[in-house]
Amino acid sequence: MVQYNPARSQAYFPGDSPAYSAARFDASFAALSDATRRGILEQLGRADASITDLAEKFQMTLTGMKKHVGILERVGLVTTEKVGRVRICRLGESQLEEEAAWLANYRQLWDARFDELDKVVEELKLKEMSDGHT
Amino acid sequence: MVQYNPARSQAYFPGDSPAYSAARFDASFAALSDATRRGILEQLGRADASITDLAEKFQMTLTGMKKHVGILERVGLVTTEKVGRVRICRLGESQLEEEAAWLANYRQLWDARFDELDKVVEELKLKEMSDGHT
DNA sequence: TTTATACTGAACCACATGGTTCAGTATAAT
DNA sequence: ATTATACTGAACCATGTGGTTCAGTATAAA
Repeated sequence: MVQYNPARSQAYFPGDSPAYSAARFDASFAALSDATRRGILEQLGRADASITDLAEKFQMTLTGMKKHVGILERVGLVTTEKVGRVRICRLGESQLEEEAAWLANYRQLWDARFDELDKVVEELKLKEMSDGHT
Repeated sequence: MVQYNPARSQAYFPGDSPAYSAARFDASFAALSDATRRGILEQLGRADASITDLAEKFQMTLTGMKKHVGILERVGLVTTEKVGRVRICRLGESQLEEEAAWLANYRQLWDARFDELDKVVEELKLKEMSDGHT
């Protein structure tokens, strides 16, 4: 979905390093936006699994599961290896570091924003005290 | 998208509290999976804005922007208030705490999983030393 | 009172998504 | 050599998504 090109030299979020690509975030947040896929990650956190294993666990056709694994694989959350006729799925190298960093950054920004609002409210209160009810 | 009901009493992720609803995560990760929407959050972190402001900044119709704001609003990332004929958008109450917690939890799980693998490799190395090349 | 502004909702569009079935291919087991 | 297993790919389907236009409504400005 990429787009968002607001003709600013600045990046997609305050503090963004060049490594933060919008497309990457689009894809990894989208990958996480499905409960089945989050479940697959959980499962692979416990033990490696074949497509068949996963398809059974999540009550889905092999083809359907293969697609989910493909999506997770494309964003690096899962890696697979074909051994004989079975494809082994394991957790991939992505620890979601940048996504976690983005979230942390957002929460910081959120705090800053609301501290600022608090200050304004504070000032209004002071003003009111000195103005009105003397 | 809800679904994922693998007939287990356990929740959607190890350590999930009842507060973690799959639907909620589906929606908030999906909301974050669009670069424009992440940009809107950034913008509102700097200052409140009207639909018109945002639509201009992101070169989009009012209707289009309204939809994005609606999506962010539904997951609590944005709140809006209509003042006269303009709708003011601000950051909402969601600081993405649970989403951040999920990510942190995943990374922990990931670490545990790979520590375990390291141990296996370690054992194999020891075994090989005592077995083969004596 | 007229006119401009700011939004809103319905309807449409192309394309993505999450799933399926069906027809294969490759590998393992008998 | 035959049969069963495990996947794979193409094609289809219903629904969702990100965007648009068009036709309003409500409010503010002149």
